[in-house]
Amino acid sequence: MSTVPDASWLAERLIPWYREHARDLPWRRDPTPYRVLLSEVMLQQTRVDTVLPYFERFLARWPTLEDLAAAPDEDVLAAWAGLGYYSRARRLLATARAASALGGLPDTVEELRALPGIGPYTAGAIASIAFGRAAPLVDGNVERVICRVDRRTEDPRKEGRAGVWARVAALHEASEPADPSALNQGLMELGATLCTPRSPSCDRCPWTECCLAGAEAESLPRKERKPPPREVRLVSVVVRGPRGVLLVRRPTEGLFGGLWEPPCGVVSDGDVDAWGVGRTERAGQLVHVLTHRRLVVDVVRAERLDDLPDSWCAYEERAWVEDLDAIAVSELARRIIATADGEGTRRGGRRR
DNA sequence: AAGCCGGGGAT
DNA sequence: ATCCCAGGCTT
Repeated sequence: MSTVPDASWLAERLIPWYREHARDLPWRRDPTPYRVLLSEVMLQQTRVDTVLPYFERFLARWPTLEDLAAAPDEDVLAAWAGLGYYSRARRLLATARAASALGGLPDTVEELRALPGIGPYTAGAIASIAFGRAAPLVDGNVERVICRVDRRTEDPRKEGRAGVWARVAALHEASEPADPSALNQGLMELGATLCTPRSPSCDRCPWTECCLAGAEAESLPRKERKPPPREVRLVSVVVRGPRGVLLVRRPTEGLFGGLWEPPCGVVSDGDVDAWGVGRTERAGQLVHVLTHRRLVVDVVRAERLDDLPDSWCAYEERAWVEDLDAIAVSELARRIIATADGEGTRRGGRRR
C-alpha cells in the first residue's frame, strides 16, 4: 500500500511554481472581494478566454459591488447574454444585493456560504483569494490534479468527493509559510495549463517526481459517462417589421430564463400556417447543442404573428427589437435570426 | 443523489 | 463526435 505524497512537500513545490507561471489575468492583478466574486461566478463552467471580455465589460459598467447591486435585472441579464447558464446572472445580482446590504462581502466561508448564489467552491475562492484565509476549494481542475497525484480512483463527484476536499484542506494545513490564495490558484492553474484532461505535460509539472498517476494520468479521474443530449425538435417564427424583429420574453425560470427570442415552440401538430401568421416561408434549419439537449430548430419567416399555440412556451411580453445587443438575447436566438436573414447557420455572429 | 442549466474550445 | 470547462440550486 503506497502512501500519498507528502502534503507539505506538495504545497512547497506548488506555490513557487504558481508564482512563476501564473497567467496574467485581470482579476489576479487586483483581487478585491468584488472582482473575485465577479470573476468566479463568470468562470463557473466557463473558460477563461470566454470570460475575459465579459469581466472587463461588467467592471467598466458596474465598478463596485454597490453599483452592481443597484443595477436593474434587465441590464445585467442583457450584459450576460451569450455567457450561458443565465441563472448565474440572477444569482450574481442576488449575491451582490445581499452582500451590499451587509456592507460588503463577508470574509469567512461560513458567512459567504450563507449568501444566495455562493456555493462551496465560490465561498472558498473568495475567502482565500480575496481575504487570504486558508479555505479549501475544489473545482474540475482541482479534482483532476488531486485524483492524479494521489492516484484516486473513486469518482470525485460522488463517493470520492469528500476525500478530495479533505486533501485540499490538508494541503492548506501543511503549507508553511501559508499562502492560501497561491495554493488554491496554483492547484487550478496546474490543472488548466499542465495537468490537462488529455495529453498532460508531466515533464514540466512541479509534482512529477512524486505523482502516483504516472503514465495513467490520462485515465484519471474516473467519472461516470453522461448520456448524450436528448433531441428536441422546435420551430421558430421570425417576423420582420418596420421597427425590427418581433421578440418574446421567456419565463424567468428554466431554459434561457428571462431571455428574449423569436417565438419558438416544440413541433407538435405541424403546420405553422394554421396559426395566424400570414404567409410563411421556410428559411432553414439549425442545430444547437446544449449540455442536456440537442435542439433542432426549423426557422420560418412569417408576415405577422396574431397569436401563439397554447402548446408553446408561456410568453408574457412582446417587443419589436432592432438592436440585439441592447437586450438579453441568447446565442440560439441570434442564430435563429441570422438563419431567417439568410446568413446561414454558422456560429459566431455576436460582436460588440 | 440526481436532474437542470449554455456555449465553446480542444482533440 | 466527444469531453469538459474556476458550479449552484432544486427536488
